[in-house]
Amino acid sequence: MSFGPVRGSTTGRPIMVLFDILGQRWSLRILWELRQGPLTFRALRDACDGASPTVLNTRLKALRQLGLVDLGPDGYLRTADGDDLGKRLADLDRWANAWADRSDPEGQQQS
Amino acid sequence: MSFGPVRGSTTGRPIMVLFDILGQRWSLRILWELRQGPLTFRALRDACDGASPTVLNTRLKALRQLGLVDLGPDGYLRTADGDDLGKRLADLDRWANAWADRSDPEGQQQS
DNA sequence: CTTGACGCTACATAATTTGTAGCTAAATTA
DNA sequence: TAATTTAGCTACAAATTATGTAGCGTCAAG
Repeated sequence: MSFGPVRGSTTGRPIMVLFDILGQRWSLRILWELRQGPLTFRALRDACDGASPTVLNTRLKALRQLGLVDLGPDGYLRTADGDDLGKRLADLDRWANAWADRSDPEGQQQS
Repeated sequence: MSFGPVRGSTTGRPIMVLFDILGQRWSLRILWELRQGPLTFRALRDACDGASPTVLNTRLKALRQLGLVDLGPDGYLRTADGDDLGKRLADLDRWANAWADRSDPEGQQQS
């Protein structure tokens, strides 16, 4: 067991650690936006539709502590672990597209 | 394109819809806790370490609208789509365990 | 009837997020 | 060398979101 207990769970199980960080706004998005290489703080901010620097920095700190993101000379980038996790987000992207097609085969909007 | 625009993204791309809902507290957890079959509202509440009924209900509404969760005679359960997505969370669980072992091979705690 | 379990709402308090402004430091340009 | 630009990041009030507790209306069983 590692990382200690987290919000919403007393166990500190790895999946709960992940749910804790990923269940906060912008975490998933940050990992996603770093998929094609490093981005500076400001570029990342722009990529994330102008998320506030406050949260962005808070998330980046957390993601770095968890060893998923690092700050290099060209900006923020995913670590090997972060990249590994990121690949699953790519899968999720493919899944989401198929899901949307299924939910919406003729292009009508859902509320 | 479907589901319309969401928080944090103007495009309404399926992955952004997913990031929007999953990036809110308890969403991932709810999908996770429903992995072994239906749970009543109250059982789900207990499984989620006592998340407030207010958020729980808000999330359940959203997840139902997205066609990921449904309410049946035995309580809340994942739809076929929700189950499909849930399988990826099971992958994530396996990944998270390996990740924790890597980050923490001798059992020391991280902050 | 009363009891208990169900889904769910109300509402005040607390925590999180936003948006904007601006700081310090290092590199670049004039 | 002085001015400008770009970098990461902080401050802080306003707005949004979550928490915790109480309890409502419905229904089925005892």
